[in-house]
Amino acid sequence: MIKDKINNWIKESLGQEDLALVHPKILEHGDYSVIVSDKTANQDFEILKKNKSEFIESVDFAPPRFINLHLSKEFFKNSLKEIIEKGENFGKSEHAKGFKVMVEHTDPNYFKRLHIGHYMPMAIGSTLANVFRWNGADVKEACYYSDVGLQAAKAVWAMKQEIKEDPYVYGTKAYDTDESAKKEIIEINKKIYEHSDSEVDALYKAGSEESVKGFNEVYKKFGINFDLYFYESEAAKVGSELVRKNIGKVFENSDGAVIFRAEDHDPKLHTRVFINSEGIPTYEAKDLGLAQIKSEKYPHDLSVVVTANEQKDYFRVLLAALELVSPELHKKTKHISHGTLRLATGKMSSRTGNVILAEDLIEEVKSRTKGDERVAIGAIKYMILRQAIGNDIVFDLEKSVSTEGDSGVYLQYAHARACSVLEKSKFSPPAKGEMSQTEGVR
RNA sequence: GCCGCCGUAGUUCAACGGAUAGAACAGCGCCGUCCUAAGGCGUUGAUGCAGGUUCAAUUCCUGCCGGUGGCACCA
Repeated sequence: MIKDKINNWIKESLGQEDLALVHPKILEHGDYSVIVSDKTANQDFEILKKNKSEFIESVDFAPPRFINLHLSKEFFKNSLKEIIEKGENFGKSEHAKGFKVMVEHTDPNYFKRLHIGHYMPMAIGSTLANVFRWNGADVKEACYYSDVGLQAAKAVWAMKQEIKEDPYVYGTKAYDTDESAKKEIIEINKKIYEHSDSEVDALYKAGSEESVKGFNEVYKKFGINFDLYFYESEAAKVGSELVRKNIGKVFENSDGAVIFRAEDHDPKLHTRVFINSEGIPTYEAKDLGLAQIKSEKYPHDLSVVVTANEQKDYFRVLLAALELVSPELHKKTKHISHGTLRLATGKMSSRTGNVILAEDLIEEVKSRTKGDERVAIGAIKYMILRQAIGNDIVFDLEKSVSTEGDSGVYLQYAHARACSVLEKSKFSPPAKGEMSQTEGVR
């Protein structure tokens, strides 16, 4: 990178470390500016001016402490040459070669449909993975499925009734309003865990397969490819053992549950239950187990978990526990959280409950972009990726599909138009080493 | 109550502690019409409040105000 070169050049010339090297906002101020001490500014400027390196065109001094560097034309010429030669590979690097990374994201629940909120981890997680890949790392994208739990029981219960609507939504409604249904659902939940009822097992199997099929359709449309899948049911076993092994050391018994008092290690954290008073591992224990399973399935240098902001504090506690249980795993684990996606104009058709389904948003955007799905997907991804990942996003349907302004549609269209202009100009990229002939081409 | 995150033009977003806080859309003014579906140029306009640290603060620290998320058996 040119910045490293400049830094080295400054370090060698001036013998000073850690001088701020910034990119001026104003073009006339040069391509880079070094900020030096006002006491040595004059002599630093003279030294840099004398020691000019081959990639520096000129050096000027903006008192009291800015020394502005203008890069040479040769540098820009070489950059252009590199861009044309490398084509789509421009910008790739090898500096993370051999580095093994796992990026876990999206993590839907069986029996629940993907909704628009899932686009956040999908876009952010897969992009993060792409950035690692682009830098040469060996990357696995992982998805952690919640395959068992009350949501499964609600859906299975509903599947036993003959209904047309979404079983999970129907089951949830019944669970909240109908006492006898609630009892039955709890009963079914047990049966799912114990595999004690063949009818329940069959419905569970059919329903979960249907679920996964639905997930895969959305992943495919959105360009997501998972390499590894993990399941809450497997994490539960490993997690329970891990927690029980560390009772007394990390965890303690309290009111029949096994808890972790994180505030003893960091006053800003709080206590959380890892195994509840019925002996069932909670999400916390499962995540602990998951960390171990991950490292066994794919020994890695870094494990990134992408979740929503609301799990931030939860993860701080979890990571504090992981640090005590397994310092090595803790060092490799990083939690990244994203904001919520909501629609600016809340009106949109929704087939299920009060959430907007993932595929419905694609259809809605598609209907506004002349029916081209690639354009629609690009519009959605761009709306998410254009801003800071921790912040909430107001998804404005109109703006997202606008051919003006900061939108994916605008970018794709501008690119198409640029290609078209090139085509009509009969311009063809020069062969290697012929850059000089293209100078002056607008 | 405690902990975290957020607060920047009318709106949606930018800005490794650095120079004159950038864009986009909307607005206003002038000019124009056929390069896939965007017309061009110009222009108005912002750091929630009060302190502090620093040569330099949107950025770091303290307090306040406003919004939001989390705080034992849910995931």
